[in-house]
Amino acid sequence: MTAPRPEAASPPKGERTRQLIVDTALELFRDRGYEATTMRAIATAAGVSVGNAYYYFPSKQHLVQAYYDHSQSLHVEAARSVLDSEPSFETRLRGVLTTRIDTMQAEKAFAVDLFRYAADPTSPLSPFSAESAPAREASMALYVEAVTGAQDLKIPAELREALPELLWLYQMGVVLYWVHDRSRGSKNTYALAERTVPIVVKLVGLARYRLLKGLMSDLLELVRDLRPNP
Amino acid sequence: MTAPRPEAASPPKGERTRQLIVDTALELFRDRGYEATTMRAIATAAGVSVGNAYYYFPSKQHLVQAYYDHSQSLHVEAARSVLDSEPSFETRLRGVLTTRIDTMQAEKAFAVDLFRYAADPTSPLSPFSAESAPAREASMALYVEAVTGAQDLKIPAELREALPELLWLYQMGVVLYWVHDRSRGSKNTYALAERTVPIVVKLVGLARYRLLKGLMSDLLELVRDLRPNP
DNA sequence: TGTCGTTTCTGAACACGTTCAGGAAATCTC
DNA sequence: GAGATTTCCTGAACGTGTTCAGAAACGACA
Repeated sequence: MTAPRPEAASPPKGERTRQLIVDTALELFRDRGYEATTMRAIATAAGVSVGNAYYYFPSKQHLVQAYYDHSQSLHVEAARSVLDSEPSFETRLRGVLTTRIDTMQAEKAFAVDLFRYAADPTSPLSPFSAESAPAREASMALYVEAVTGAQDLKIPAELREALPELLWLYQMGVVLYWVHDRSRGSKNTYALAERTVPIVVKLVGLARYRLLKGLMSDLLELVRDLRPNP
Repeated sequence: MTAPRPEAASPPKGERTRQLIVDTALELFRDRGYEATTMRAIATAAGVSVGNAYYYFPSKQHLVQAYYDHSQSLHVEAARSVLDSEPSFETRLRGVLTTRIDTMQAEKAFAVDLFRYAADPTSPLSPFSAESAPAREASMALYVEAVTGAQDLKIPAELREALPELLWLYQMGVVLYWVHDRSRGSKNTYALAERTVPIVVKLVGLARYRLLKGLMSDLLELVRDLRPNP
């Protein structure tokens, strides 16, 4: 009899188990929601013990970091086509924003379920936490690109520099609305995006006029001073 | 033998027990934090059974609604002196906003602990939930008063009508920052309030000029259309 | 092959929020 | 007052996320 042997060139045992657990977990999460999926159910479905899941993941919450990363990469991919082809700032901004909603809308129940943890300032899942700095940077990078690649954007240098972060915050606001939005297909959120984007673009365009220039400078100085760091 | 009788003119039995439970709970919450306080500990400290606590309160979360109300009334009281004496819109707005921070700052650890539930859209503690409609109305009422009592506010009628709600949302943003603010005594949040209030006031003042009038109308129409109701 | 050390895995046990069948006490009705 | 009804209260039990003492599998070296 030949001894049972691992597949040729397969990843090490531990890594396979880890993947098995996280894949099973995400499948159940999507199927039944986060709360309704128990650690025991995940372990059973994956054919391992609960303790084994905790050997690889410190908590149930840590299991969803994988979903975060997945969702984030979906957004990057969806926004890519817009950013690669559209020259107008307004179109680019609308594109990045609506694709963000698109990619989350597909699994809204799950995302909303998760939101409670994202909103907890002490949770590693908070978008402001140190742990999610990579995801945050990646998300902001889309707005950096939306700004730098826009060919019709004539704005002061200091605004140009701060704009991506402000737009990212704007996105956070829209997502916050989306989480509470119970309208069919979240159509209210789409309407919010469609209708605030032109306002934002106009406001940005007006920033160089005397009437608003002072206000804008104050605002930018404020953002610089009150970043979460200190 | 005379039968045991209730105190003269005392509240009905049920109401007394209810108060006993909620008072005990708040004391323990403040002492040990929300998470660390168990329902069993509350029941034991109050000298009742766990089931009894659940007879009066559907969940542990509902027990903190009392804290909400208390904090809210503290805010109303603190803002009262400003609203009763100050005629300038900017001073009134600053007063309402900073007293909101003041009253929460006293028990920041507890408030932050609670915030995770407040941020959960499905929780009764969410400021947007039906259960907290009374607290929300009371909170907004302060901004209604800040606007209607201001003697130096010359703005279009449609803005005047929507302004309190917008200012309330503005307050929510400041509170969101406060929750994440780790600076000593939350001084960054106070700085945020001090420095954004003049910007907001100026922006409101500019709303009647042609350059911004169109933008403002769009924005107000948007708010009317996308209220959480439908 | 046999023994040691590490990695991987097990499942009973813990404390938690919550539920519920039913008992005790108060209140009402006649 | 006696019985009926409503209000108030009990504590064991359930399912949850998480922990932990130890068992099993594996790899390296003799």
